[in-house]
Amino acid sequence: MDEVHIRTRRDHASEIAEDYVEAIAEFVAVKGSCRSVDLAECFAVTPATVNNTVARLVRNGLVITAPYQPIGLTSKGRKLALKCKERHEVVNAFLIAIGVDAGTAAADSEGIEHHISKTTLAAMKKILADGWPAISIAIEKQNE
Amino acid sequence: MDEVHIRTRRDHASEIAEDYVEAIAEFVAVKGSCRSVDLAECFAVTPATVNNTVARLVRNGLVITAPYQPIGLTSKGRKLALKCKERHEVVNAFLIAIGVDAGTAAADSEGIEHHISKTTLAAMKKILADGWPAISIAIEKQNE
DNA sequence: TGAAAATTTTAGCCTTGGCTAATTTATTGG
DNA sequence: CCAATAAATTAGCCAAGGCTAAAATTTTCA
Ligand SMILES: [Mn+2]
Ligand SMILES: [Mn+2]
Ligand SMILES: [Mn+2]
Ligand SMILES: [Mn+2]
Repeated sequence: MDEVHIRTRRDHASEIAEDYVEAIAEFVAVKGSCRSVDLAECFAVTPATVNNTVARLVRNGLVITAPYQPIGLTSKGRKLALKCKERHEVVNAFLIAIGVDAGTAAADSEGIEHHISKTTLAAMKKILADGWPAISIAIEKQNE
Repeated sequence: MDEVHIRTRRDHASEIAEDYVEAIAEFVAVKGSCRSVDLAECFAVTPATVNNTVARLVRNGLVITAPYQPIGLTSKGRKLALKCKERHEVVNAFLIAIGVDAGTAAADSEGIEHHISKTTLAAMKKILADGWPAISIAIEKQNE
């Protein structure tokens, strides 16, 4: 039972990093660059908190900064951002597919995304693409 | 966009409390009482960490303790434990229903559970009971 | 251009949730 | 019954992730 909690703690440790690289990539994509204020507004934290966090991401090799300059991603950061964005979108779409309204799906998926294994992500993608498992079985039986 | 992250941070703040009350209720149910060692083993943390955390849960009115005595729940704690256990089980069952293996479902649900809103929980329960939304539509169409 | 506003950084504080090491208290077996 | 073992507590440490307040820098615009 305990490896389960170790997994969950590991997920949490990378959670903020994942949200930051995803947000930075998004700001760069839609408005050309990402500034501290953007992240502060986006996460509803103070600029001081952004500074602390960004410093840690730099230490971890995900982000590049220079004093008073925009915040950019390393190639490692971009790669992580891409993976997280895709996973986030799948989780969000899946929640909507099971009948959750868009606002709730957006809120829930923001937390859920970080705890989705490759296996569960694959299961969600499969259902989004092929429909519910039982349907396939039913169709197979029909085609017998 | 930022209320979403405020929600996620609030979920995290109560996450450990939720896991602890759930575990305490479980130990009481299956072996009559819950001791520090039980929780330390269960969460893969040191006894010192359990002590810290339990002290905070006492401050928050979820847990009762006396020195060198077993750990118990207040009625507030029991109520929370019940709610969390049910939610946890629904999430776990739902993951299995979408084709995830039991081991992965157990691991993923441990983190996911804390980020599931009432709305999403209801959607999962409905599907576990009634099947996938599209099926109902198909059946309705068949019955026309 | 130069003063005001916006942005970024720094310093210092807090809580949570981890840890180790040492001590204290309970439990158990010979 | 008491010594060894087990369990619980205490003390002191750390990093993450929040905050406020103040200082420094950059940008804007009258
Ligand atoms: Mn995300
Ligand atoms: Mn997120
Ligand atoms: Mn989480
Ligand atoms: Mn959990």
